[in-house]
Amino acid sequence: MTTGELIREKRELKGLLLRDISTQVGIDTAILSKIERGERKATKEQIAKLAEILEIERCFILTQYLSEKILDEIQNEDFGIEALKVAEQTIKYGRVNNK
Amino acid sequence: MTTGELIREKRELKGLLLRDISTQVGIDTAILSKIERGERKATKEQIAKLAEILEIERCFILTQYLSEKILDEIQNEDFGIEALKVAEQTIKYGRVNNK
DNA sequence: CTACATTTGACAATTATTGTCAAATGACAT
DNA sequence: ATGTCATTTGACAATAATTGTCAAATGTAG
Repeated sequence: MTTGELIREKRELKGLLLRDISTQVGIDTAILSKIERGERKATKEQIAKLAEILEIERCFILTQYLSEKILDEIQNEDFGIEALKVAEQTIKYGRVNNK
Repeated sequence: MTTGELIREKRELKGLLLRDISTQVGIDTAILSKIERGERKATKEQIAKLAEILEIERCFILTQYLSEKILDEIQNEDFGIEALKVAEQTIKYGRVNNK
């Protein structure tokens, strides 16, 4: 479940239109449409507003959203997975034996 | 050991000046200086050239470089570590039970 | 067909990244 | 101390990426 899918699901569950939500968020329906379909990334502020409006757990959607940004960063990178591990180790132990 | 530190170490080991390297890379010494001290991020192309010039393992420096970009992305984020884990799981299993 | 919701794409506005330059600082020999 | 060269700093310009607007196209249901 991507961030966009999550948003769309919640919105439809509430029977709301793109227009209803996009107005509250302060953007054009076009952008929200694109966000829901993953054609564009939302900003952090937009995610925060959407979470509130659609009653989605902040923790959950923000984590999902950030992880997508990370995956985006390493996609098409030869050493993406290695880098991910190094990053994690760096956080865990401050600095790590990357060899 | 950050990417910048690695570059500086290798450069000094070879007894080369900022000017020597920056010319080969095609940038100003100011930028290289900043890159080495972590004040600026290098581009992927610059890293590739530096690896060749300074004889640093591509795999190693690119992994280090990318992991720093990831860490940069999640720094100051409340759910950075969680996101990192979700990202890793997503890669491992395609899509994951993030709950 | 009509009415309305959504999607699409061209483009503008804004923001972030990357680069240049010159002056300031540091290191060190004379 | 002065001179010389390497490095650093900061203001600014150029470029690239992101975010937004708008109107027309497409989809959907009555």
